[in-house]
Parts: sequence; C-alpha cells; structure tokens
Amino acid sequence: MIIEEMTADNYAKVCKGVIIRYSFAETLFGRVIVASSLLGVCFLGFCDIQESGLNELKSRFPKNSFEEGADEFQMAALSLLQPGKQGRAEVRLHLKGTSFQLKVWKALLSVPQGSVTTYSQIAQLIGSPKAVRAVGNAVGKNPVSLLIPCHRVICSNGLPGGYHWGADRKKCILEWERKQVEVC
DNA sequence: GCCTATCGTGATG
DNA sequence: CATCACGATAGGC
Repeated sequence: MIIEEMTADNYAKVCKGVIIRYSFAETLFGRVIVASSLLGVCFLGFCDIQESGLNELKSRFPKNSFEEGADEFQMAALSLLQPGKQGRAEVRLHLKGTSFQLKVWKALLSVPQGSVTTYSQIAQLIGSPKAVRAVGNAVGKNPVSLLIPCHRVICSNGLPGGYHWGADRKKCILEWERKQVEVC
C-alpha cells in the first residue's frame, strides 16, 4: 500500500480545483462510494443513499470539482474489500490530513485483520500516550474506511466504542474479519 | 490569533 | 450513571 500524504496547506496549493472521480460499489457490508484524485484513492465511505455519500465527499473536499467515473485506483481499492484478496501492495492512497491525523492513520495499518486495538494503545504507538481523546478524533476522521482499519479500534474497557458509519456496522465488520482469520 | 464547542476516550466516585 | 481532564480541530469572531 502506497500512501501519498498531504497537509491541508499543501493540498490547497497542489489540488485546488482538481477533478475528483467517484463511483459506487457493493461490498459485504453495504454500498460504498469510492473517490480518487490523480494520486490515489482519497475517500471511501459507506452510503446507503448515494446522494448522502456524495455530499460527504464534497464537504470533505470543498475546493474540488467532481465527476462520476471509475479508474484503476478505485478498482484496486475495491478488490481489497473482496474476500480472499491480499494484494495490498498495489493500492495507492491519497490522504489529506494534519500530521497528527496521518500518524494515527498509519499506526492503524499495523493492526492485523481479525484483531483489535484500543484508543490508548494507538496513542502510545504514536508517542503521545496522553492524547487518547485526540486519537479518537483522528480515527473518526479517517477518509478511507476499511482500507485503513479504523473499525479495529475499541475502548480500553472492552466496549465497542463508536463508529462514524454506525456502531452496528462496526461490530458486523469485526465479526466477519474474525471469522476470516479462523478459516486461514 | 484567541475563545469555544466538539469529539469514535478514560479514570474516578 | 455523572463528571472531569485530556489533546487536537474547526469555526466564529
């Protein structure tokens, strides 16, 4: 997995007005919208109603214009969501976020499928053991759900915690991943 | 820049 | 269950 990182400042300079392509697809856990810039996938989120997904995309990238259509980046990302595929290397991500957020998101990538971590563990991993609350915030702003496994983070007391796309969906995904690992 | 509200938290009583 | 401190962000001014 290749990650193209960009802060808000950089993004404004480099990607102002650039067209972002988006398309919709079905996954095991619901309909998703996937979007990509010239550099890679920049957004992936669940959307039971297509319009709401599109609205969320637009609000995250207010300075861009949009056009419906699929491309290689999107296809590669989507193939990761299908069972049995492990070709994680060929996927390109284009992430816009603060340096803190980027650190958190990269830390999430080290959480293997089928296991979970906690907000405080992530905080320690990135060297700010006290910044638990902030970690929760950053995790919740993950623009590419599933690709960056933000759903594998739970509360340290064992409760599932929240999920941007619905707590029940989070449980559902975790359950499915747990079973996948058993099979292997 | 400062002030404030807002979190996908965690610890305490 | 109520409350508080925590760190980072976004938005209003």
